[in-house]
Amino acid sequence: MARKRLTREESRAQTRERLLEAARELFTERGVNGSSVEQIAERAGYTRGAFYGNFADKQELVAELLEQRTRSEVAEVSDLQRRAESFGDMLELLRHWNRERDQNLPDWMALRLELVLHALRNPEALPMLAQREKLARSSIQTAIEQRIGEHGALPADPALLALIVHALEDGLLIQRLLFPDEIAGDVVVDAVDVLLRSWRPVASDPPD
Amino acid sequence: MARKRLTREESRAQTRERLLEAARELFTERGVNGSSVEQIAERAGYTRGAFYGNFADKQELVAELLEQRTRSEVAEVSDLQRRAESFGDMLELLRHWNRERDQNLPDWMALRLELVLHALRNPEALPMLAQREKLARSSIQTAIEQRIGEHGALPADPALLALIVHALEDGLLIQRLLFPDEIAGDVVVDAVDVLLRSWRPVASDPPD
DNA sequence: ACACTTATATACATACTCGTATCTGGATGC
DNA sequence: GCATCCAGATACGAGTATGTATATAAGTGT
Repeated sequence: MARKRLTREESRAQTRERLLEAARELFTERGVNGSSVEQIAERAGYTRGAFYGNFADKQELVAELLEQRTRSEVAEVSDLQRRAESFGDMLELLRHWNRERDQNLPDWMALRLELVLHALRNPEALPMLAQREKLARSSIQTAIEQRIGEHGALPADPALLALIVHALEDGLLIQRLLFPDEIAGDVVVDAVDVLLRSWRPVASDPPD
Repeated sequence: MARKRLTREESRAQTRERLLEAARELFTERGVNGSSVEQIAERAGYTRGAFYGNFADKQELVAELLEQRTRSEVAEVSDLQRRAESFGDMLELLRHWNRERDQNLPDWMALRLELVLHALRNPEALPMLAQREKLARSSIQTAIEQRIGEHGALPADPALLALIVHALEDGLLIQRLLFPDEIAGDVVVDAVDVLLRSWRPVASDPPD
């Protein structure tokens, strides 16, 4: 095991990253307000000194966490959108992606809700969150218009339909959190499937 | 202003209620973890002594808050279900009810999310929350089956359809929180309307 | 009106949290 | 190999939170 010797910059970056990771875990377990700076530093394997060397305060770390997460999710959505060629493709990719996330659903969702609440109380963080939502929504809307709308009339404004599909995800995941056994891991995809089918004009059903 | 002289029991109950109300406000504003026992007592117009005389600790108060809220929401859902005679009725009642809640949507929703997170981290509180969800879902399912299903085939298992409608509420409200201007106050009802219309078999459209 | 009960306030001990200021040892450059 | 630098540890002070133990004032029964 030839462990590379880190430069200062690298080492500093590593510390920062470890602190962020520790914060992610703790925020998930105990919430943002329930986690102290000391606990974060300790879980990352440092003391508070390291923390304050890297962040002005907890707020700043939360902001960075939100930014990181937004970035990675925006990337995921873009990727999904880019790779889906057919309508069936999209559902398949979505299913696959959901399966992976389902492994750590409580963690993923708890952190999401924490961040939503944080944004509610710190409006300056709102645009960051909004970015992800808007992209996802518009991406869904495009898909709806292209895959379904072109075959006939939609049952409502495509913007509303997209909003429905997008919002459904949060709602279903919350329900799945509350009833892990009762609700299948694939609900989200199944539900989207049902919706899109029911909106597809009966007229021309392409062979797929 | 003839202020009635309270008996001990009444006075005690009043204190308890005031503490709960203060906690509700503070939890909404700053979260459960962000509110100290002292702040709660102070906002209610007491000191910590009164608090610890009425509750063992904050956890116990949260439990009671959750219970109160569950009770009142279960009552509301039951009421809605009981009063809605026709399908149009239900949408109308729902619209009215949503309008009222929309006045304090951020507060209402923030507290709901706080409680969901609390239940996630304190599984013993989970059944309490689950109660409300189940009732709402089954109530929706009944409505779907009666108002729509009897006229023909549904596009999917009514349980799934009900779950979709129910889950949609949380999801849409979260989106509305994040985009208060962009998303109309009536989204929830509008969305439900769209869904139910799109699921209604085209065959026989009763005059209503 | 008296004793007694109890809801709430006050006082106290303990622990936690934050942010800063200072120290130190290993990395870096000459 | 010596001087410098800086990431992170340690030490500190002020503030805050929790829970308990005790005091007090108001309510209650006789």
